[in-house]
Amino acid sequence: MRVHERNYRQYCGLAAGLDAVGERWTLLVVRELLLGPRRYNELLADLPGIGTNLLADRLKKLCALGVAERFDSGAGHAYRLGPRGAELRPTVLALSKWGVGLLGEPSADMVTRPHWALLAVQAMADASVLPELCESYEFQVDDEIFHLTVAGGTVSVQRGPAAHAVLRIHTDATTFIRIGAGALGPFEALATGMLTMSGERDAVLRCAGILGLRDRSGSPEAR
Amino acid sequence: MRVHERNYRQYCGLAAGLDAVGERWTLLVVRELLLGPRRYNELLADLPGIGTNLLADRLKKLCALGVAERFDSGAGHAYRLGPRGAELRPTVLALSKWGVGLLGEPSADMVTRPHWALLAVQAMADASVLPELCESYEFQVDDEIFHLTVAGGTVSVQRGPAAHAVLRIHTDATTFIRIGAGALGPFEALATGMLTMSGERDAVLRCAGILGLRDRSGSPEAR
DNA sequence: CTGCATCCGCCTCGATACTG
DNA sequence: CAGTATCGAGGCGGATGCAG
Repeated sequence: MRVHERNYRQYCGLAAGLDAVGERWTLLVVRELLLGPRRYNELLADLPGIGTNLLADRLKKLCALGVAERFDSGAGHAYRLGPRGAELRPTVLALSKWGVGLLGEPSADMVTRPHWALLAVQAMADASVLPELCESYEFQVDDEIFHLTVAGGTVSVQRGPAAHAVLRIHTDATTFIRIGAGALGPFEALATGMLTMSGERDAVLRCAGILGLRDRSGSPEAR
Repeated sequence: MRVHERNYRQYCGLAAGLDAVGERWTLLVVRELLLGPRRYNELLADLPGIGTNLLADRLKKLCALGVAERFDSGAGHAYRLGPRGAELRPTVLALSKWGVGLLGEPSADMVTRPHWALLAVQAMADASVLPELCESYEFQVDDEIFHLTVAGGTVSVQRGPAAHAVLRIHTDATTFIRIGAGALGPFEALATGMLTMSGERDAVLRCAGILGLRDRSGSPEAR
């Protein structure tokens, strides 16, 4: 393991935060754990290119910080978010929301995981635009099912199907992120069949409003 | 310059954000620019250890992304935040707020800058705890003067003196961050003279409330 | 078979020297 | 003042090996 850890030596919250989770891959590990417990090999599979020693080092440091913690899970053990890890959610969501604007069209060598859409929805959703609204939308992205509930100007996103969804949306992970990235308009995706839905017709407008989505009027901006 | 930029190759907002500003020193450069325009040598002075080539590389990349931009400033040129840079403020504040909890007592080899306190206040301030409040507080941290204005459940932090402050606070940068880090109670700092203030006596309680500060009742936790 | 540790080549980083 | 050039050290990425 490292003997002389590299740190900024600045008495500042941001520098301390970066010393803790600013190294390469670290926040991506946190992202995975934000979406539920994960085994070591599952993390390896969803973080292609990380290298086994790096993942072990990062997990060790995250556990030492209280961001993550190891626990027994039947066969072997797994990792889940620790107390300090949950408090990283606003940071991860803020950077996700900012970074999605930099995504153009996906290139062939990029990987996508359906559960990342769960994070994307949390980052995009803002219920304050429709404070009076109170309803649920269900998403199926590849084989991942989750739902978004709006109530009293706040949103919550959870895994699994919704009890009473006014709208059910079905698409694949790449299409989903493309819409979030603005590379594809939501109604264009609907028209071309890349996205299908069932439920109340009007609800799609409210759902798009909550997610801050608008169809692009001009030409698609590839990069 | 680098030829083969290292990136995560994930179609995900967080990964894209980290590809852009996740490298070492980058977010600290953004922090400096969030507090106003800076010259190259000023950045070097406030980021000890960065190395001249690294700073040049980071600035070049930030300019290419639209996070920063170069402009003429009388004598020579300087750097300021670009359009994409302002949108990074929530991310920087979120990580600052999280990271400040990891700061213990300052060690001898750590540097502190008074203008970092400006960021710390923005990260800590939450006016929703006192939605009816409408007043200003002025801070002088070393030679840096700024003020916090609360109105209608929102806060704004700006450089310079306040027009009508109900409270004026004077301290040094290290003490200020120690209080934010929880290593020193605000009223303890006041009692020991490390922090002085003038204005309405009651306002200090409201100000501490806005900043989420509470005196520690137990023993100081050094690390 | 999962969960790492070790080893090695390469690229980023950090420091210094140097130039417009 | 504002960077560029250079070079050693170390973090990173990939392959392999080994223990529970």
